[in-house]
Amino acid sequence: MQQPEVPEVVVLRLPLYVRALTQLQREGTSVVSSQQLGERLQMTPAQIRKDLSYFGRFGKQGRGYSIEFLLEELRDILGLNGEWRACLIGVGRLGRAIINYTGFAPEGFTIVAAFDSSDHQVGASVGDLSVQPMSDLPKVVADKDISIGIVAVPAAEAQSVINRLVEIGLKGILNYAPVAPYVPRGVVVRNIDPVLSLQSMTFYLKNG
Amino acid sequence: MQQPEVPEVVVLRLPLYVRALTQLQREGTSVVSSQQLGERLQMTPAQIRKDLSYFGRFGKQGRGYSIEFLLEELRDILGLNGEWRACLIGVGRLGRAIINYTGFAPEGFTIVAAFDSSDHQVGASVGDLSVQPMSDLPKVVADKDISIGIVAVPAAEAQSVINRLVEIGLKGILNYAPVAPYVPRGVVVRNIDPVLSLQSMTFYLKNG
DNA sequence: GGGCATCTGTTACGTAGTTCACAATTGGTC
DNA sequence: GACCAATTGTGAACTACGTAACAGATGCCC
Repeated sequence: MQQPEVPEVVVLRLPLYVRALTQLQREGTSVVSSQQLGERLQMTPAQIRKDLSYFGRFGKQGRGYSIEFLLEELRDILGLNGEWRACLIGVGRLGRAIINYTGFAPEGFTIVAAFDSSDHQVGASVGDLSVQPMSDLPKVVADKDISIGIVAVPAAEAQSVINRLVEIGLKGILNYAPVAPYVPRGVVVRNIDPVLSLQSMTFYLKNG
Repeated sequence: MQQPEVPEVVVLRLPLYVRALTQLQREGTSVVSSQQLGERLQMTPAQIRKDLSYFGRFGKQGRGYSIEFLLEELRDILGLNGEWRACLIGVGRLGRAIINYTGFAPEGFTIVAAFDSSDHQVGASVGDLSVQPMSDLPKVVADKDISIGIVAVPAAEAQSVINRLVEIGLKGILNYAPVAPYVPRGVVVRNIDPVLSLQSMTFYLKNG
């Protein structure tokens, strides 16, 4: 199901809708208008309707959106109904924190293997995983049906680790290293970089 | 020094320039063209020149940019030459990982206090900080000249903690909780939300 | 079951962001 | 010191994104 030309900004907003709708659902609401949803998310109703219209017609005029139905559709569009398996590279302090982070599993993202290039870490237990050597990567990725690589290595090693992941065929990379990695077309990278966030924040703290 | 109307996307890119330039400098380069910098960062030279032109004229025609000079200017524009002090709210697993994260200090961001609402955590040692009760927040923020609040509490508590931080006068918030918080105009929030990143990534993994 | 208030989906419009293209300037070369 | 290759800074052209506005549904009310 290939969507024609959905702007990336729109895709970035869909998970926000999923989250807001999930919360509304937990609050016991079953129908919501673009107006109401917009108030929650600090966006205009028009934007929400426009975003959704890239994917189909999910609402009822005069009523709004059935939360249950819209949620199901959005989760389907984003591919959130299955489980996504990821491997982690780098089990230093940051890597260990990522493995122990409890926010992934409830959303269907599971870290099923951990790797490190240092002999010194290989064999160690982190969470309920045993750290494996980088040489095992291709086999484990294939065997365990892993599709996402999570990178938590030092900046200096990040690009070469990412190259490795791409080579093996992973198409999704969540990068915690403070670098702007290069990847070929067709590979999706998301960078988690609190320092960059702070460095742009200070511009506004200093001025306005 | 109030800049007139710099688009936010431009401000978000400046730290990337700082980082790339710093790296070039460490590699021993002293002059760079927008072309070369663009290759590193996967952007067009025109965009880099345009971005910089919002703040002044930093290059020499026929030569390019002096890295040392441009870095100094950018760091000044972003306010990165001083030290920024932050407090952390929430010392669960995530909060502890943030305190122990070694990436902040070298960039001039220091966490100088940690708070938690649970009596059970107050008094505990985390890194070299002692966890304080929320009631101490106003006094500590004032005394220690804290200007950034880092939020690492559960989703359900995030908005009220953020309200509290705003009330006290903090103008910058780095939010790790999986919520889209509301803040009044004049307060800058940056959200760190790996789950959202993954949820938009899967759209592309699922489709083309 | 007709009238009304509501709210969607979409087209048309406006704004913001990006790229182009070129005049102006620099430093190197002979 | 005149010419040449390189590269900036910037207005103008283009593209992408966001907002407005409205026709067309929908369900409620009496």
